[in-house]
Amino acid sequence: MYKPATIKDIALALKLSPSTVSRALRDGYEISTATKKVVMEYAKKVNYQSNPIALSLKNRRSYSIGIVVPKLANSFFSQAIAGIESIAYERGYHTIITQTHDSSERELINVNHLAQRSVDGLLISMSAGTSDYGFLKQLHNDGLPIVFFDRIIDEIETFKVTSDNFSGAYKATESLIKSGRKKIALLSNAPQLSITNERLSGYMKALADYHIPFRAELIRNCSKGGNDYQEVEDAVKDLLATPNKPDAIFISSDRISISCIRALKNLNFDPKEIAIAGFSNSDVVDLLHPSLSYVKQKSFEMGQIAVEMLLRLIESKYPITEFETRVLDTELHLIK
Amino acid sequence: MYKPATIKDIALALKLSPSTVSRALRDGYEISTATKKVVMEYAKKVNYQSNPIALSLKNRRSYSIGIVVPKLANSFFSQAIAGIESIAYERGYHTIITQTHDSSERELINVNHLAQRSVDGLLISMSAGTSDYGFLKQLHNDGLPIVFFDRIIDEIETFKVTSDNFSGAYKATESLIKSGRKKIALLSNAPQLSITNERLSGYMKALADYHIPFRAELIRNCSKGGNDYQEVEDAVKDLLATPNKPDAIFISSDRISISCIRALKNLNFDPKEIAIAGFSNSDVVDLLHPSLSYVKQKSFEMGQIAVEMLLRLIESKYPITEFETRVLDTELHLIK
DNA sequence: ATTGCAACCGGCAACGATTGCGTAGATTTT
DNA sequence: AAAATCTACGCAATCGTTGCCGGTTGCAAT
Repeated sequence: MYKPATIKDIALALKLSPSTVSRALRDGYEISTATKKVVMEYAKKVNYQSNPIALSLKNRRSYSIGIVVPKLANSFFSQAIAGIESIAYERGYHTIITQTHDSSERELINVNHLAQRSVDGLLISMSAGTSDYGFLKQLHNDGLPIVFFDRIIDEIETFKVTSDNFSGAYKATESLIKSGRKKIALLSNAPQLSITNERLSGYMKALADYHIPFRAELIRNCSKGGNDYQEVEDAVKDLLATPNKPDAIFISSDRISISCIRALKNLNFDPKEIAIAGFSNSDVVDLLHPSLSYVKQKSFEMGQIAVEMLLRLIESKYPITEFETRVLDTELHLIK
Repeated sequence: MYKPATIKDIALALKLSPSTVSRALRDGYEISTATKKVVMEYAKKVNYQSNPIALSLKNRRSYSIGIVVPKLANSFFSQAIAGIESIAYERGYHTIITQTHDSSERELINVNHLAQRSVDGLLISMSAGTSDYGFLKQLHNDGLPIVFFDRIIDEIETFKVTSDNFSGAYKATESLIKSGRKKIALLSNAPQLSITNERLSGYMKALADYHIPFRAELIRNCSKGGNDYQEVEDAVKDLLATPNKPDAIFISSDRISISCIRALKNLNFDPKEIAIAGFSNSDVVDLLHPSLSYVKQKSFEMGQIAVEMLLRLIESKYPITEFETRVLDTELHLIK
């Protein structure tokens, strides 16, 4: 059984009381230098480390923050996590990472687990399937600091950070138009998500600005968000079978972009016949074939900003009532 | 301040003692059904959930397991984690995921953090930079259950699971030979890693079996393991500038495979001139260009097996002294 | 009427660390 | 010499939960 040394062990060994040992280790003013020296040395000898569990129980602080994302395999999220960690470690916090696989049940379980493990705060990007935010509202009302990033929600008032999805979608759609395409389809993510609607708006605005009629039959929702390849392939096949079929597709999600490329390849479509542009933070997107222009989000920065907001909430002495929603711009990468 | 209901709160409200409430909630035999009912109902009303921190402190069990991997952005690891979670959740355990970015300092910090947060056990795939295993030996000797996966080490006796890297490398090299290549270079990972050497051996054996002379000047180590693109590009450039230059490259690591493809593209090499094959678990490897044949590891299964081994260690009543090292076979995917 | 025995519930201690308060003994002050 | 001050430490409570021991009923058997 794993059993590290405790303060009691030290106290017993040195014939002191636990209180004295504790104060000596924390360099308390009321302890003689002689005693301090003895305690410090013995502590180092037995490799004493304070038990964070006991401290959490007593102080209701754990110096750890919980991260909840839909999928680690999604580059955007693993990059954002790297950004979070870069700041968190610097400020003395640990991170506990969990993924939901876009399931709201798993999300509920993970969030509760983190809250009860007494993380000091929560960074969360919502799952596609979640429509009931009651559990989050509850925790937030009970005083748990929460910051939303990327997939944010309106229902809870707190700090949030996301991308300028509207302008990202606009730019991508515009690039397709400028390359001479006029029949531009939209392959979209789960409609519950904030980002889905913002990207849809950007797409529609671009069409409108360039006087291209909006055609509802060129819109396809992949409610499983690219986690299910078949759903995407069916959508693509379906799109390309419509009368007056599209000559371009704008894809409003990372995973769906990849699946769409695979579908076009599997269906043996000529890359020249159909142009594609989509959101993606994959680090190999420039090596994919067929290639696509892509909108890249500032994932790392978003993670950094999110955790800074969270630490502001956590470390604030007085309740914060003024919140901010940061919106980061996106980068369009044109291929060809 | 976030403050959920406790047993004491319930006891106070119902004018019972904490012990009674505790037993009622756990359906103890010595509590009347009437009391149980009252307690259960009130508990549900105030949304009581037992405090895992307090339980961890008391029971020295947390029903959570720590995961330490080099990089979440590496598909192999995110897949393995998915495998781990699939079993862990089923068995009532939570997972705490941390990444080291192949830094041994971060590894040390993360492992200690997990050990002290009293995880019940540890699943670890070693960082490229680590050569001193003292901290792990210490924890292992103190009784912390540890299982190694993928990047295993010899220095600690416990359960381990890894891939048949020798045969994977053999098959990949053989495929290059069979496609007519004779001057096959090797782009290799950090030499401290177990998998690096096994893959090197497989490569050499294939050369020997097909009577192709081994040429030391065709071997390049990327000790930063593909985390540094420039290192890989330099190695590739260097390889292709050697006299009697290679007509194929076998790449013995996931991230380096990607970087190598990018390097070949950036250096404008004709894909027909130089064939490549490498280890990769990327889910988009079939869409990459230039394309490569790839060896895929059973990452998900490896995660599942690792966590099953760990749970065996954790839940065993008596110390286990007979250990096993599972070796999973690999799949070769040929691209033409 | 006394004993036995369930059934039912409460008090205390402990897990590890911290902290307000108390105090013994030494030193200084008046 | 008596009182005040200071130094250096111990005691006990706390965080939430549970194991162990004890105690109080009510009821049946003797």
